[in-house]
Amino acid sequence: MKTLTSGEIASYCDVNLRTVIRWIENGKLKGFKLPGRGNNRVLVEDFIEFLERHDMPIPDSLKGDATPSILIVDDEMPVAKSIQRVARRAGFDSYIATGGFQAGIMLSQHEPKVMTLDLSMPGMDGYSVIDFTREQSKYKDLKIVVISALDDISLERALEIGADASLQKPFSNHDLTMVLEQFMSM
Amino acid sequence: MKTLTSGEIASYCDVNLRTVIRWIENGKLKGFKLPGRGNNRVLVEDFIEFLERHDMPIPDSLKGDATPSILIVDDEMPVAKSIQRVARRAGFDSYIATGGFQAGIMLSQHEPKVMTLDLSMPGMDGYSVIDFTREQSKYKDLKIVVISALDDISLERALEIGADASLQKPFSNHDLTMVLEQFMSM
DNA sequence: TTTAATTGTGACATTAGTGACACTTTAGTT
DNA sequence: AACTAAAGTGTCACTAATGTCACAATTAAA
Repeated sequence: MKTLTSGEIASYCDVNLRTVIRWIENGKLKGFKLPGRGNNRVLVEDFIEFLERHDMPIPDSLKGDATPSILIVDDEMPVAKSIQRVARRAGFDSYIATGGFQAGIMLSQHEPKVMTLDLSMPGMDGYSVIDFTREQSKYKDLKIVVISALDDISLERALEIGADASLQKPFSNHDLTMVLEQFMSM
Repeated sequence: MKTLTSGEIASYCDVNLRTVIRWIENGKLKGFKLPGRGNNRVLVEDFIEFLERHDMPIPDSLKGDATPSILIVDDEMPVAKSIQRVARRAGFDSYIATGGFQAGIMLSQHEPKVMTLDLSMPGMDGYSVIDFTREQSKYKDLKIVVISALDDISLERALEIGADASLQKPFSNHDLTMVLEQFMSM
């Protein structure tokens, strides 16, 4: 039940915030008010219905909500494939990146909901990946699942700097499934 | 998803607002209407397509939705900075990425016109970066300038798999300027 | 907590859509 | 050349939607 603020709708429609509020007041756009000062919220589905009703283009970022995906970052293809199998069995779409550069591009292009990250990829500092991602407000909702053969201390450090979960290699399919299902349903 | 009003298009085309509205009504120019009184909005991409279809000049302010930029990929910050200085002196905006992951994200986000790439970054295979980039039609116009301390053979191999130019470290500011100016003006 | 960013509001300034009509251009006809 | 018709475009006044601005209240972030 995701909602949008009046400001977000304003920027989606490339229209002034004032105008969005007037749309809602007129009943042209269905929404509701928060108890506080009456800030407006609109259900994504109502907004999409509104856009369709007026033949307005629907932003990709809203369409994408339909099929949230997982980005698997691991340089060892067999491992990546096995993660992908688990993901598929749980009903999720996924993409594999075997290098940092690919991972960056795919993250930006597919905007996945979850990224699994091998901390110990040769020549790539997993920590700095987490760091850099967390700095970007664009990816504040991205869930990062660290998967690594490193010790507990390393995994904990990853959690400290912004990872959302960690799994030690070798991981059980069950644990991975649990984590994925939890994050993908948020 | 930037849009234009009928008035903005009118002034771009140096035409009366009335006429723009008629274009939209006739279907000559694709657009949509706001819910209120039916004010017209046109996606920038649709407008550009319209201009091209009629061999009309495209205003600079619409071309790249920003000034074309350069992405500098180098793990050594001093080197990166010195490249950036050269770029700035030649009048170009630039961004620095010190890792593959950052490079991928920045490439995707900023869509630079030129990317300078250090081939010998630790733990990152420059060749696979070139390879992967060239596979994506999205970046077919991106110019890749390889900068490396490696030997001639390595540089030639980079050119073979898709780089557009190469410079051996240490490079002269003059040579770099020449290359950047050439590619940025294309 | 403190601080920064977002949001709602009212009054007012701008801009856009509409219809009717005049003007210009073009093409075809005599 | 001269005339005509048709199609496209510009003009004008009017109305309504949208944008702007400053300010206060709220919410989110640090």
